[in-house]
This record gives sequence, structure tokens and C-alpha cells, in this order.
Amino acid sequence: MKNKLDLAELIFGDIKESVADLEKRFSEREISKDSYVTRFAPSPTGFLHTGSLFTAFIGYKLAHDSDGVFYFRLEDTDTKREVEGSAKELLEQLQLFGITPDEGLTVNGEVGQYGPYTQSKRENIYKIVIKEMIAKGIAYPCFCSKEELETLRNEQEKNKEITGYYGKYATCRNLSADVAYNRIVAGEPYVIRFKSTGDHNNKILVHDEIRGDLELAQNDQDIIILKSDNLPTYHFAHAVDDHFMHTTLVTRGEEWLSSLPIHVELFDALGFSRVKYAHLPVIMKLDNGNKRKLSKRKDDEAAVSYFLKDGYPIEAILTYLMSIANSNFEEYLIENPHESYKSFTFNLNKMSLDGALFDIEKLRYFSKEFLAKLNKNEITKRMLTYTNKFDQEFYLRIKENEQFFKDIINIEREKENPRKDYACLGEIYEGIKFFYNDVFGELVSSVEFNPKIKKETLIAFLNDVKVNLSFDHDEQEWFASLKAIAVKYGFNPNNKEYKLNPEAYTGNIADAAEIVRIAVTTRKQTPNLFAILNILGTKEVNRRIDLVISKI
RNA sequence: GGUCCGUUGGAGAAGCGGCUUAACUCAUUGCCCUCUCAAGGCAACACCCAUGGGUUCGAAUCCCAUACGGAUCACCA
Repeated sequence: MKNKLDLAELIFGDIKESVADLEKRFSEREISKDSYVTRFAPSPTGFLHTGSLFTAFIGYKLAHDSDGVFYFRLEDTDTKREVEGSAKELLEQLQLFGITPDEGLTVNGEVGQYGPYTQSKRENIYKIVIKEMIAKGIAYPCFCSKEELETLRNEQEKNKEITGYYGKYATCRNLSADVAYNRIVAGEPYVIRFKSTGDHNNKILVHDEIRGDLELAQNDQDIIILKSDNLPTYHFAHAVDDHFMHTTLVTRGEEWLSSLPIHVELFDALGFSRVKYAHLPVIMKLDNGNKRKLSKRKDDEAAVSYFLKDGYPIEAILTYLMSIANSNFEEYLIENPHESYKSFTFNLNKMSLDGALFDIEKLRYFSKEFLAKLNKNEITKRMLTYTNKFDQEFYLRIKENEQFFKDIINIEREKENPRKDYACLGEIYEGIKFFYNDVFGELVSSVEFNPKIKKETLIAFLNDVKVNLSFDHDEQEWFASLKAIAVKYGFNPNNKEYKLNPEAYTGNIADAAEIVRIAVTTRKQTPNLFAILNILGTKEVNRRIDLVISKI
């Protein structure tokens, strides 16, 4: 007759260490009690998700605001869904946002004493724990096939019972060690399950740092802890890793709330002291009038690369995320205009309980504010990095004459209330392309002037502008000279007078300015005309006017 | 369907039993400024806090029910 010890030895014969050895190996962190140890633990299944960035950001803030540790752990136990190279990509994108792990996997390799930080490399640790669990009888091998499980589920559904492997349905939990031993020797495939002692009708009291005290039904499912591929499932790995890595606060999406009872039972059964949890609300999106989680497959904005590609500054993205996380953050910003999310202390209690709708308009607002505050050198530098990656043609154009670009981007910039034209770097080209002579040449063929003004007047006016418009000195003088010319062609420089009898004039001063504006930019709306004329210079302005006249 | 979580304006939200004629921010609309646009300034925008019942001298705030929304029920995390 074989007993539980024999069974444990049969399955994990190569495992010699004990849980006590592990406790010794991964001893308590020397860290203040008030400091949080948090982590970001993604699976390598693709690029960085906006929701993941949010979670990582919160974890990072919490740890750093409390002089704690923020570490990165790779949860790569689902070999089927794994995407090659995504761990690296995740890390790099995180770094772009300034969210660099203090410990665990980093762009420079693994750091820290609680590793390995990649779950597939921790097989041994999991097995040490499971071996003891089998020996103690709180875990057991299960030989049920997927087909059998499927049949069981159908049966349960038909009878309107709770589905799953629990209680009387967990047939393998009653197998004697001897029987199990022999079936394994005979070569039957199996998984390892946790033997739950919970009762679905009883409640457990748990505390969530965001939601407060929660009363949840106990877990009674004999969940799988070791899959047939010898890798642990999430629930078990979470308990083992967060215990031995000494996490103090688990920050994760609220989709995990319903499996909390499993985790709590696991921690208790293993004799681990429970960690704290903060289940973060999920970022949602409105789809046909219904709220739903941002979806990787359906929504472009679910991937942070979407914002990067358009050139939203990472500072603006993080500011936006912080504004959803703690709404008093915006008040903080108003009171402290020179501060940012970096100096703001994030508070879990101020977090909303339900998922916020992703609001691109608000992101755009923060982004405009941010970009407007940059000086010409800073924005040029960013623009160079951005276009080098996403718009080579424009990159080369800027490079060719950096000063020219700086002059353009500096129009109405370095001052108290700068222009807020751009929500992202990707919008800049469209805004200023007419400055470039070759582009102007293409645009000019489709210029249209106010049809109310006669062609002859237009041409005569423009010719006059060519010789008499003065913009070498200051803005006042420029405007005065524009007025002087305009008057000759029947424009009224006094708007109040003009409004009294519009029929008597060719137009008002705005109409006159519009002609010049269209002639040199092909647009009806632009930033300050005086500045534009100066940047282009007399020669180019006159060349453009000639070109335009030839098209009228 | 079971279980859990939630519900204050178009969006993020403050509020936690009387100080609320419901803060603040974005969006929207109007006016002012003005060579256009952007910016800036000033206003407006929840006949009331999902609905219905309670508790209370008094409720957005406490309790119950209903409705609605979300999450979750895998050898995925």
C-alpha cells in the first residue's frame, strides 16, 4: 500500500528542497512597514495595453510614493498564447513612460534577490510547494479527461447546478493514495488539483483597499494548480510568487475580484500571510450605447502604441490616466500649475469604483496644454525623435533647415498664453506645411478667394501689397501699412463704420487681410500673419503673390 | 443563468445625514476681445443625484426592493 508521501515522492522525486528552505532563501524584505511592495505582472501576449499601462502606473506610483519597491514579473505560463518578443516590447514601452521597475525583469536583464522573475523559470519552486501539499493531502492528482469534465459541466448546467469540479463532483479527490500511485505508474495523464475545504454557502470577509470590506462566498472548487504541461495556473502562481517575493499590495484589474476567494483560501491553506489587494477599475469604452472594457481586438486605443504613433506626449497620457485614477488630481494641478503627476501623491481611497469611459477629448486637452508649454527647442527635439520614427519625409525636411522649423513652431509660443494648436505631434505637419515652398506650389492650384471681390481689384490689391506692404519693423507698423493699402481699393479699416453700410465698400479690413493670408498660405485661417510674413521674408512673399496672381 | 461589483449632467467626478440654490475639470453653446484661427475673458448647461418604498424634524448621503450597466464562471491570465 502506497501512502501520500509515496505519491508525492513518485511525482516529484527530483525535488529535494522544502517550503521551509524556500522561506529561508527568500527572506523578509528589509523595508519599512509603510512602504508598498507592488508589482506589474503581465503575460507576454502582445504589446502594452492601455489598461495595463494604467495598472502598472498605479503600482509604480504607490510603491514610489511610499519608498517601496515596484517590480516586474513575467507570467508566461500559457505557452499557447505567448507572443515572441513581447516581454521585451512591454518593458521598452513601459520605460518610454518612465515606469522602470526597481526589481525583477528590466530592460537590462534581471535584478533582485527574489527571482527568477519569469514564471516558466520557477517550475522548481512551484513543485516544492506542491510536493508538500500532496504529502499533506491538500493537493491531489486528478485523472479526469477534458471530455469527462465537459460531460460533467453539461450535466450540471442541465440540472441548473453550479458548474465545476467541487464537492461530490470532484471524484479524484477521494482516490486513495495507493490507487492514484498505481494509475500514475500505469502512465495515465493527470493534473494536480488543490483540495478545497470551502463551502459555497459560507462567506468570507475580505478587504479591498479600494472597495473596502467585501463579503464573498467561499471557494469550494478544487482548482487545478499544476497543468499537464507542468506549469502552474495563475491562481497558484500568484499565491506562491507574491508570497515569496514579498509583495505587500497586489494591484490588478477588477476582473480578478471574483477569483479572490480562491486566492484567499490558497494563502490560508499554504500558511502564507495574506497580501493586500487593490482591484482597480477597468477603462471602458462606449460601444453602441453600451459600456464595455477596452478591447485589444476591437479598439485601436487599447494599445498604447496607438497614441505613440500619433505623437501624444507620454506626459499627457500619464496626466490623463492620473486624472481618471484620482479626480482631485486636477484640482491639485490647478493649485500647483508647475507640478505634475510626479509630485502628486496618489491615493487609493479617492479612486472611483466603476470603470471610466476612455475620453480622447480630455486626453487631447491635457496634451495641448502640455505641448503649448514646451519651448521651441524642446518641441523641436521631440519632433525630431517623433518624425524620425514615424514620418521620415518630414524628418528630413526639418533636418534640412532646423532653424526654419523652430521659427515656425515658435509663432505665438514662448509667452504667457501660448497657442494650443496641436494635441499631438502628428498634427503639426498639416498645420504648417504651407511654409515649405514645394508644398505651397502644390496647394496654390486650388486657392479660392472671396467670390464677392472682383478679380481686377484682387490683382491690383495684391500687386500693391507686393511693393508697399511693410513688415520689417513691428506689428503696428505692418498693420498700418496694410490698412493704407486696403483703403485704396475700397476696404474700410473701421469695422463699426463698415457694418453700418457694408454695401458701400469692397469689404472690411478682415477681408483685406484674408486676401494676403490666402495669397501667402492658401488658407483662410492661420496663426499671426505678421509672423508668417516675417518668416517667409519679402522675396518669398513676393514670389508667392506672383504665383497666386498667375492662377487667378 | 449563478455569483460579485456598481449606478450623481455628454465625459471624468466632488459630496459620506442639515454649510448644496449639487464643487471642480473636459466637452458643448452664447457673448466679449480680435486681421482669420488658436488663446484669453465672461456666461449658460443635473427643475436635482436610476426608479419605487421606507428610516428621520431633515437624505444624493442610511435601509429594502426593482431596473439598468459591468465583471466573472477554462489544464487563459
